[in-house]
Amino acid sequence: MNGEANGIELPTSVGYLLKEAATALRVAMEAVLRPLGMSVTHYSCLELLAQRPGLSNSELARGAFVTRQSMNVLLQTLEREGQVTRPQQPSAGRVLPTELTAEGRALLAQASAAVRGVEDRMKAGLAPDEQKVFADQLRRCITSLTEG
Amino acid sequence: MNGEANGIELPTSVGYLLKEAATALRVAMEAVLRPLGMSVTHYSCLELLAQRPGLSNSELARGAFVTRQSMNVLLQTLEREGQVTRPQQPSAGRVLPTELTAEGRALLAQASAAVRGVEDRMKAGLAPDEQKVFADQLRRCITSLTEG
DNA sequence: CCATTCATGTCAGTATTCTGACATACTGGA
DNA sequence: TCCAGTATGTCAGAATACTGACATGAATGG
Repeated sequence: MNGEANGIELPTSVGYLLKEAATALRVAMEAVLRPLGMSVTHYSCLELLAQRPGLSNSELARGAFVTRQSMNVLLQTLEREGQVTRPQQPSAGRVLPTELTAEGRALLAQASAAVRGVEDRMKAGLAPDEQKVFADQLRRCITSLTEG
Repeated sequence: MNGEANGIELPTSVGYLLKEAATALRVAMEAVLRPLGMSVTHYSCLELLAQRPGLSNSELARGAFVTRQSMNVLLQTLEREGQVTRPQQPSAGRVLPTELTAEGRALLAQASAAVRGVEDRMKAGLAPDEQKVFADQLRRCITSLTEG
């Protein structure tokens, strides 16, 4: 206990709780993805490609919340391992549209199931209608932080 | 970049939104802390020490969601710069209780004000009673993820 | 038409964090 | 008492992500 009136009570601040929840989610995802030899960014990349085939390196980077340089390193590895394919030459501009291979899809299927389990566990304490409210509140937080 | 009206929905899972919100918060905090020469972990460390003077390196690491090795590196820097103090010898066990200096407190005061502005902006779209619900839902998510 | 601006892919170097390892110190039970 | 288990601080190396920079291509506006 102290009388620091100007400080922020960390354990009860929404920002701290948000970081704590995101960290817990990341740790839980790493735990289930490690047996598959995948990182969270690796999984995010494959999941994004499954939903939106042909995404560019930069678009994947934004979707996975890393820099395009980091995503580029990952894509080179995944291409070498045969999980994704990129054309040797850009068809238009500098963009190299990326797509999943059959092997990539197979790996993703395992990872998706594992991650779905984590997400279900996370949402276990939220009633179905609460989940909608929760998602909506998260979106509003994102909007408020991004618009300025 | 091509338009976003492709008909393909952006990821809408709660887990993805949680990561997106946490990333937006981190970016916003980095933006306001950079002019003060502080990182988010640096700020978290000082804020924790203000609320709970005498925390050990390991306890600070857990509170800031980094490893104790990373926190140790930070504490050595902060001690050299005069923002925190640690006894040369442990009084009991191996624990070295850390405390803020006057300089550390002054820096924290500026940082707290800046971070409070970010948090207020994030919560701007949430009604006061919604904020309580939101925090409670975050706590339930943390509990569900941590108990497994 | 050309210049400016922006976005992309990529290379290089830097910075930060993590994992592994070790010695030390407390704790709880046999 | 002794011992296994746990926790701490710290050193060293590895992994990861970032910032800076450059050339190229597209889009925009004068």
